[in-house]
Amino acid sequence: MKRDSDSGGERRPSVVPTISQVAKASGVSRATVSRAFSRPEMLTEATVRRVKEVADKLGYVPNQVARALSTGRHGNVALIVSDVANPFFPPLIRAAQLRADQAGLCVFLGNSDEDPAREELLVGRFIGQVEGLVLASSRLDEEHIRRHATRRPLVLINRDIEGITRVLIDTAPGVAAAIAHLAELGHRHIAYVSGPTTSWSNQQRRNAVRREAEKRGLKVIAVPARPPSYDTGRLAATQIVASGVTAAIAFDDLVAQGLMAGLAALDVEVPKSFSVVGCDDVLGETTYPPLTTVSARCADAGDVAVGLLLSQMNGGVSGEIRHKLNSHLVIRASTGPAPMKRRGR
Amino acid sequence: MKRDSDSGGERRPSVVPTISQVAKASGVSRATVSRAFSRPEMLTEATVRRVKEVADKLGYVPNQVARALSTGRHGNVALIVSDVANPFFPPLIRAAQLRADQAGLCVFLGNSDEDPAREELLVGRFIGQVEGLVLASSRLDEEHIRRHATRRPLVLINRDIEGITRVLIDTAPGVAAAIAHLAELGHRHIAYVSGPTTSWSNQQRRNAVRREAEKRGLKVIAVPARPPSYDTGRLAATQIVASGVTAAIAFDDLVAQGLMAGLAALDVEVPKSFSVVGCDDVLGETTYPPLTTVSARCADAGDVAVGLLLSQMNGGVSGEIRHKLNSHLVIRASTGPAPMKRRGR
DNA sequence: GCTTGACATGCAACCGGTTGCATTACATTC
DNA sequence: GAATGTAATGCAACCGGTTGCATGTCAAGC
Repeated sequence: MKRDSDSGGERRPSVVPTISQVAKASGVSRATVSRAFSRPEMLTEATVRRVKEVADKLGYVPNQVARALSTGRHGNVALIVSDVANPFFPPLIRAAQLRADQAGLCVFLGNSDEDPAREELLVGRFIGQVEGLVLASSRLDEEHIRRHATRRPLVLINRDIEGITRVLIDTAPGVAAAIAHLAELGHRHIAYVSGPTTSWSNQQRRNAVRREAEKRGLKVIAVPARPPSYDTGRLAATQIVASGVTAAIAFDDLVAQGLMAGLAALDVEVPKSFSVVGCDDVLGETTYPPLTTVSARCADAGDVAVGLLLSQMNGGVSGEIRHKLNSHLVIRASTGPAPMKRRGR
Repeated sequence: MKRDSDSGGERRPSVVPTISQVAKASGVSRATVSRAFSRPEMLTEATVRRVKEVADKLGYVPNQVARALSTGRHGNVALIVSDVANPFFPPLIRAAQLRADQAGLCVFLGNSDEDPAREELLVGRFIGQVEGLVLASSRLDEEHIRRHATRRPLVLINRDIEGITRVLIDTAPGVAAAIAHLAELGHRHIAYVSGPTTSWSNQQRRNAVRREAEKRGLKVIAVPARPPSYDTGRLAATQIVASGVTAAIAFDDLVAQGLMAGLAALDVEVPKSFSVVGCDDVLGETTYPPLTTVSARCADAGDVAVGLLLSQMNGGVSGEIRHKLNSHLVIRASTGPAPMKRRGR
């Protein structure tokens, strides 16, 4: 093998210097150069200074890959999400990155597209070169996840598997508040616009809706919006209006926004003749009308997940961790009193 | 060094098998195992089958890091963006990923937060373990970018540096159409709500606005929204209304959306008494009123950039590449005739 | 039946670092 | 001044693959 002797023939010193070259140039052994970078406290100050000077002049930077091979520490983590383009994820990704960054780690990002096979493929590609992984809204089955967890530290977001560290955005309290809010406004018949069946969040929200509605004597129907998106939310509008309900709670904000667009197209006014509640609070006040939604600080989930991963990587695994993040209802302008004409069927 | 002898003490064969173990178990040399995976055509079909069977049983997967060390091919690329949470980027990231995925590459994602120093740090961390990088909306100065480009194949998005492969979303035609559109509607005095000064896109848009406005005899003022976001857009509303203009073109959709919110708060109706045009078309029809905007298929930029990177990595560098992506105006409902009372000052 | 060549496989060096252990140099103590 | 201890550095093996070259095998060709 012969590498970049001069790939193109224009760059002169384009060859990246190695530890041996620095060693020769500064008259010490390779071990000393290595130590000058990774454990300087073992060396004389003078030696460290001298080596680093030479290294600087040569433009030497320790090769991460070589280092990873011999130490087993790669300095990388992987984050896999189900859909980068869903507004729920960007803030989460950003927060996760920030946290990883502070720890000097690089992050691989994977996009599973809601497809378990694709997710499995990504894990396979990442796992050999990372020290840990975060799976957000994983669509993998439990067995696979458990297997990966034996190979590397692994943290789940919004997936509840016993024995595996996980951070869960607990939207139940927010959803309960939403139901209470709607009940107070006089709604007696509502719809839950549901997301992916394999989604833990969806199951959790759907159950919370059922439970709270029952407690208050409301009737609930479920209408699917799959995969969850603006478009599927919009398309669900017809069915929802036809069902005679006066309010809907959507799986997430995107679906809620789509639903509002669909309602507008059917000349149903929000909140005058229909109320809509979202979930996640990632669209803030940017919808029209501003969306009443269950707020769950999703950025925190990314931050916490990486934090837990770090502590797990550093061996500080103190038993099972199931970190819950709270939620609450934010009332804006997409909910209002139930329309009279519809009341009582 | 002694690794994962049994981290936890529950999993038995949790040690990841190496090429040597597979070699021993299947009675061939390490070289043969290596070839069974990387160059099977050199071996007998029977040998390949046998080796792979054993490997499967043992759960062997070639170690990417070790492979990278000896071949120099890492199978990774890096994508650095200025702000993951800006809706312009997620579709771009998604498309870039998809393309990289098809080529079997893993992608590192970096978030520079609009900060050159941070961006430089990220490049430094990535460059040793990737075969190429894509810098989207880079805030690095030209010198740094050139230096990195000598070390690795590098593709820029929305940054125009001679001699470096770049893909540019050319919003000038769309902006020109927007100005024409506004002029036809009777607007004579408009504002450009500008983004980051170091942004190539911003310079390009600002210039296009100036040029076209001049051509049609419109007056233009510039109002900053920095960094570009919903909030800075909203805050710019007051100043814009006070200036007496009847329409505004915003640096991007997010700023436009914020501006509309700010106008609503001031009881200025869009489009009745004020017209707003966005840029990027990443919010689609999800704003209220649906936003008239300069559409630029930003996802394509990600796809094309990775495509160019791939061909550059494979040595097919055929001179300088400056790939332009077109744009056009999408007229929705945030623009309308100039209000009478304001006409002529 | 021996030469020739093609093909399959093995040997061993190498990629660029890290690290346990040995060695050396130097200061301290008696 | 020799013995002892300690701190700084070097030696060489190792991480887990890849690959140029040598070797071995077998069939075709003369």
